[in-house]
Amino acid sequence: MSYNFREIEKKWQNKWYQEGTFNAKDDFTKKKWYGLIEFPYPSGQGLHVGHPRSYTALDIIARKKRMEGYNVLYPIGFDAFGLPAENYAIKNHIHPRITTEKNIAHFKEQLKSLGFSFDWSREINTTDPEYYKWTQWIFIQLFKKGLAYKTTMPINFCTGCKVGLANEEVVNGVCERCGSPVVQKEKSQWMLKITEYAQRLIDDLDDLDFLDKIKAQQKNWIGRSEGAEVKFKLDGTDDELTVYTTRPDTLFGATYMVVAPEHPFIEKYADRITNLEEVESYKKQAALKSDFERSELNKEKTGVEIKGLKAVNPVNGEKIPVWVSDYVLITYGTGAIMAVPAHDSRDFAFATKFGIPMVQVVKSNNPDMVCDLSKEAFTDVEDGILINSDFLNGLSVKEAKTKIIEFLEENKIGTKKVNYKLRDWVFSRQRYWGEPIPMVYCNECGWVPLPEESLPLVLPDIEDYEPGENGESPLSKLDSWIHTTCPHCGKEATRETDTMPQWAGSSWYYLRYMDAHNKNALASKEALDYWAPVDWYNGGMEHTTLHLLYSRFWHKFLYDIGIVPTKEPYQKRTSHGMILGTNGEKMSKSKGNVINPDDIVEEFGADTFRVYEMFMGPFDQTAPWSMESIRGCGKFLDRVWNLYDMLEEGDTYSSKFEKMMHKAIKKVSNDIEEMKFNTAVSTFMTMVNEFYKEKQINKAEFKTLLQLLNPFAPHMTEELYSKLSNTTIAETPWPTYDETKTVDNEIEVPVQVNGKVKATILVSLDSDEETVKQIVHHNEAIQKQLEGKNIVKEIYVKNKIYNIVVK
RNA sequence: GCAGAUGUGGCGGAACUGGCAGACGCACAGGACUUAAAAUCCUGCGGUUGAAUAAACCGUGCCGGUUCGAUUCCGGCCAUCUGCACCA
Repeated sequence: MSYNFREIEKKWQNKWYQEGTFNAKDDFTKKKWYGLIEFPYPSGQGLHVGHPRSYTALDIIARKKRMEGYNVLYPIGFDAFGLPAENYAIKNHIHPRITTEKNIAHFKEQLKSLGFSFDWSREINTTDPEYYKWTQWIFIQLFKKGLAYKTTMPINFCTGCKVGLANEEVVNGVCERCGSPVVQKEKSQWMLKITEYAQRLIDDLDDLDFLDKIKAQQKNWIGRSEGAEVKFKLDGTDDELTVYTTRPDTLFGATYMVVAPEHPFIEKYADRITNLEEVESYKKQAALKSDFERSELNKEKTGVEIKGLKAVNPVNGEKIPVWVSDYVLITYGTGAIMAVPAHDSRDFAFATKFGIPMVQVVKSNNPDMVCDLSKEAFTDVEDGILINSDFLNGLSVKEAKTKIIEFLEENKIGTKKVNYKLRDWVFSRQRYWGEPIPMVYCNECGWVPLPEESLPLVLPDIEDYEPGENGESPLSKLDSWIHTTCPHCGKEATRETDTMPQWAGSSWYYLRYMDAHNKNALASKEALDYWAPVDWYNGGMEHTTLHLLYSRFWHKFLYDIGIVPTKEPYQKRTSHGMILGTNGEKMSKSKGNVINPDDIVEEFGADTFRVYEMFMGPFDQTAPWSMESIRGCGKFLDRVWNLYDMLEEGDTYSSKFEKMMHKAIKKVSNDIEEMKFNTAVSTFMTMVNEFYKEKQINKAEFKTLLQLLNPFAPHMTEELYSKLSNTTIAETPWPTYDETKTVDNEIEVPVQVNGKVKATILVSLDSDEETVKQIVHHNEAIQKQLEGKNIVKEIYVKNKIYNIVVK
């Protein structure tokens, strides 16, 4: 009887999804397990073979957890706002809602064809007003707490999408999504104060079970540094130029200052600047470049001295020149730096080019290390000793830092300061297909949020999706949208026309799953108390800095205002490796190496697809697709199917296989928890090979095999199990093992002579050294090796190895 | 440039905490079945020397170290991939 996967897979999928077999229960007394995968953006291309890698992995864990008696929540939804649908609308004049609906329908069909045990009753869609009502509600809470503010600042402006982008969305100087060049543009933007949470976002990582590399990446992104803020008097004014430095110890070596082209002092002291024209023209040039271009390494430094302005070094009273250069960014620190060319390589390059003097203030403690300022800056901190620095002379860099900060604080010319690379989150998008920002501007009252009862503020239908003038949102062209009344004073007011970024909806979606249809709250308190936090969240490494950080920030905020019961949204975070094309390169349309999941399911079936994706390599590493290998997985499943014909009666494991069964249960159980799916699959293969080799298998053994294999290949295993039992595997408890039965009584111990294996001997478990020594010395092969040699040493590691060192 | 990851047969990969390197799969070769092919089943399969299922030597990116013993630990290189980009 051959295996008809098309028929059988459909049969079980219909049963599961019609009966809601895998839906989470509302019984809040049971132990719970909440597994989460990153919900997909429903793109027009449909599912990618990369999606099922993550989904299958957590599906396996979810299925196992259910069998272990947990009330499992394994939900799915769609992150459906976003640019592709909008760009498609601009091109084809089809409403993004229509495209999105169509794409979601396609995705659902594809996902269901793979047999994932998602709880479809809780499906969410970020573009559903009933969903984004709460996204808007959260924004209003942020605004009320002062964490959402409007500001005008130079932002990355995508010349293609005509929208402002967060720095995080700029990749290699071009727009992450459309690839157009990004330029700097002044724009009024809604910002979210994620920087207020920077320290907590670092500290709270300690209690989380995130992969170390994920923690490291988050920490690096937040980029905490310790240093000082120092005030330099602007000569002849009452103003001070404040800088941030991580090397306050080198203050005596500061020979000039640099301000960012956008620094307000340029405008403020324009009348003092004698070469204003030159400065202004430099400013203009800099504005054409993105942050990325401006900060590109190995780039020739550019800059202009601001003539007419001098700063005073507060520790020695020296008047030093002020320059403007685009290597200083207005968005980091204070937008101005003190330059110490002798001890900073960027300052060094700049000073060398423009002939600015350098003063060495640190020398190496190591006499062999000579500092040659004609070649490079001396940046070594570890064994540096201060020189030419008055009261700091002779101190180590570390001591000098402490001392100078004390001095600065005593004299009120500076303070100790912690700085973060992390910047506030630019939250406005001049786009149509996003959540409307529920704010109204009133000339009397300023920015006023909509009353919460009036939410959702529904995105209006429009016909023309092109961005407005100067990159404004398409909504800005809709008079009926703009004109409204102030919720506060009732006078005429205008509506915000920007929408939220795609990150908004995905920053809290895991909460909505807990109580997806709640009309009165984003989720009920009971549901939140029971389900939070997410026990296990798996996703791509590409989201570890953006999405993961944003959603941790929102969650912490919701915790602070008493909405959620936990400090953190996700207890555990793992990541999967990318699937590459058969040529080992990233799959992309242009390279023509895209594998379509539908074709794979059609040819091999869902179970084979799932098993292959788990078998192809270590879960967290990239792996190339192979059509030959997937065939091997299909062959394996056929062998499982055909075992049915060999089946003998038996309620308990036969003595021949008992040990193997217990070992396999242990191995597979552990491997699933550790996401070592590839070795779990190889364990199944080894088992099946064993049954074939012995031409024997009984019902007890077969049932266990099916149970263990069920999370990987749920359709075939349920079908086979249904021939043996009235219950389905999903209802059976996960197999257990007896530790004592996983241990061999007799073990093979390799015997080495000078570290090379010359024989293996069979000894009973835990044999003592004397017993083993006797056996070793009676072994012919070993005796031969020892002939005419002196034994220097013998080493026995119990149950592991016996090594003889001879001369 | 910085950070992280990775480097093992023809290929994907396995190896617990330092203890038989190459599990499992693919590809390949041979055999059984078949009129034949496919499918299936069985066997072999790191390299060199060798008639050999005898034996020896080499072998986990490279060089060195620690150790009775290193894919694993340490030091120094090299290569590839990913991320970040003058972060003051």
